[in-house]
Amino acid sequence: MSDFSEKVLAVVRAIPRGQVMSYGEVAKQAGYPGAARAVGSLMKQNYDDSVPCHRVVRADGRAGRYNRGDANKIELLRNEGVKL
DNA sequence: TAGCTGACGCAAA
DNA sequence: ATTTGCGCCAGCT
Repeated sequence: MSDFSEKVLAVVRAIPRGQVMSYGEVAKQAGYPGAARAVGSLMKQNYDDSVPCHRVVRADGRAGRYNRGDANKIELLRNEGVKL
């Protein structure tokens, strides 16, 4: 695993329930400012449930995509009380 | 090593 | 409010 993924996964894992963070924010917190796209690529390849990748949304507030279906992602966020 | 890709971001039209 | 174009970074071919 790359240093990059370790950091990113750690940050995403730390996102509390009911809260969301943009890809750009995650990248920044991970120590790789500007690597928003790379973060997305990583999430795409990550199937670990211990990483709430559905809490990572776009900077414009929209949900973005999800490996289990975009609609499902929105559902999950709703269950956590995240307003769309 | 060089080029292509994509769960993004943002300014401009 | 929308759509378009360009930049961005890590990963894979």
